[in-house]
Amino acid sequence: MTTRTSWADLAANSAAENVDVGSSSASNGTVGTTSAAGRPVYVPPHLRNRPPSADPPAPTYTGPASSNDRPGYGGSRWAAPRNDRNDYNNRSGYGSGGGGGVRLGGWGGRSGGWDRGRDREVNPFGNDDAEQTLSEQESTGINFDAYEDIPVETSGDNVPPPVNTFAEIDLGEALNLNIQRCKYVKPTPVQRHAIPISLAGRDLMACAQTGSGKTAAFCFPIISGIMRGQAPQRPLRGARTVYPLALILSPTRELSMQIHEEARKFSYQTGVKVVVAYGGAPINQQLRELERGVDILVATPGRLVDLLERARVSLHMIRYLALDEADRMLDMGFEPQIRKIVEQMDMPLPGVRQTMLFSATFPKEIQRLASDFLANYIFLAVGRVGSSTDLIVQRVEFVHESDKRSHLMDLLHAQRANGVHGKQALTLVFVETKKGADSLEHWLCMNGFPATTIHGDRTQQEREQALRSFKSGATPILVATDVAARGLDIPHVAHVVNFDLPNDIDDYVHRIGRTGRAGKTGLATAFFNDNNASLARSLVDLMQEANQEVPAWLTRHAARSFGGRNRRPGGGRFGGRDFRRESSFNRGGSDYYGGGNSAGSYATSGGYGGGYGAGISSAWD
DNA sequence: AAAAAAC
Repeated sequence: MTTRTSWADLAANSAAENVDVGSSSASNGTVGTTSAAGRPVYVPPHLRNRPPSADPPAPTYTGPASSNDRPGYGGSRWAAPRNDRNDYNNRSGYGSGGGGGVRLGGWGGRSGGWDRGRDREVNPFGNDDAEQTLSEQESTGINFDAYEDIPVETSGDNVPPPVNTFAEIDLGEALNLNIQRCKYVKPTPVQRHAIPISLAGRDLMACAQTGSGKTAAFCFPIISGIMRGQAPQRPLRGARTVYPLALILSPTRELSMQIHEEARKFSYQTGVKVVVAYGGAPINQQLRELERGVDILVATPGRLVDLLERARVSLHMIRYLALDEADRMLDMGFEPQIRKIVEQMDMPLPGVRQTMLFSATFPKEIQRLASDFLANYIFLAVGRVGSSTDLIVQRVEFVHESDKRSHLMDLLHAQRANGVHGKQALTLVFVETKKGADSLEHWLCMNGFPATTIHGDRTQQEREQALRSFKSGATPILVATDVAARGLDIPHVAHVVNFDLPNDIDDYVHRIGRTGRAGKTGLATAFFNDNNASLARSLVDLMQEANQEVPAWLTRHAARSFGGRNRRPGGGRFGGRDFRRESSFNRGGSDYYGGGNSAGSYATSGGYGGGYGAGISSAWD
């Protein structure tokens, strides 16, 4: 195959793959090949460039997963590592009877009991089950075994072993049903490791690539634990104070909304109530939802502080605390608020509650901060942390500041020309400032490209409308600030353009992670110029780690630059490292992820993190 | 320096 593949082709192919769910066409010669039947198949990174005879055939997307994938589903018995969960099997209460116990302010506290409320529970899977089945099942035929040699690092005391199936861990019948409804056939690598750790009651700091299933990894154990747990005796406070059992914090309103939607699917008909609270929206409606009972509260920090100060929420009964995008939650902007919530209200102490931190990136200095919130925690790194999956084709182009708009226009024109069914592929354009976002959006619209924008100066209504319009394809170009950089799961994003590069390589990792999700391919194009010199070095390292073609001019830039704070030492391995492994005499302040050369405890080696599998949808961060 | 996050 010739190497002359234009970015427009890549974007078009990527779009084609994302639109045509049943197709498994890889985006280009670097990740694709053709099966004997002439059908293109995805070849995982570690199986590429090998003589065809010596190896078993590359795994193919073979359509609907066989029922063999879940032997004994729901049949195994749960080996309870904690005494307080042993009552699960005795509790016919869940699913057929009363919840038992007093749940002041909880769902059990409503008159009529929880099962009446359950009858009213809106089906979060919608009414189009039959319609969804075909397209989604077609894409669940991924061979997860192909990813068994993904590098995994764990450290900490007595790490529980990973599982291979959901059935092995018996999360409970109701939750298992929801897992099936979500078409999750097998746990992703991060789920295989994180869920047993959480179920064992251990604190966890987990790093896993963007789009790899982190949301479910912390939701399943929480929901399961609440289902099994004793109905708590909630203290009497103000009659209007509610006592959630789990708290999930995230850095943006839209991400909290998304986590809430996912968690509602997972908890459907389990009796576990999930409520979301975030700013920019009328508080009264959120208060009413809370009053109807809450087990799991998903929130952004500001609104939660408000609710705590009004004494409408108490954290006294919190058993589970999860921070999504945990490194962002603990960076300079958020740390004081998080400390207030976690340390200065009535939250149980570390060791009493169970704490789980998740992110795709985890700088060492943030790890150090985070250890304040954890007790005897397990560090887990799955895949090459801080790196992107190599399902994302990364391009860097030298574009002077003054040429950026016309260059973007060229990209979009060519992309439209190559588009599927004449439709513009979804393109997410990141810029540095809110003003810049508005002005670029306006300019794109003036030039015939339907665009919208999302940033912190827009009203919450406008933000949500923009996201909906983008997702639906009505406005196939979304200009965004970093508000959209993390966690958002937007299906069918074919192309991420870093119109302005971020200053931090981790932000870059999260931004490009908006494409190439759940095993799909994607394209990321960055406009680089002299203003981005400090990023050059870490960008080159990252791209090399992800097997990307690095332009020679960029390598020269990197050699010239002194390297910003982003530079990770240690010869370029991006694998996450537990900062506790670093010698206390060896704590250089600039040591970003820890020394990459020290002996790791990779359970397996040689492979590296690719994607995880197609069709496992939604909220994988 | 910017962005995010309460009213």
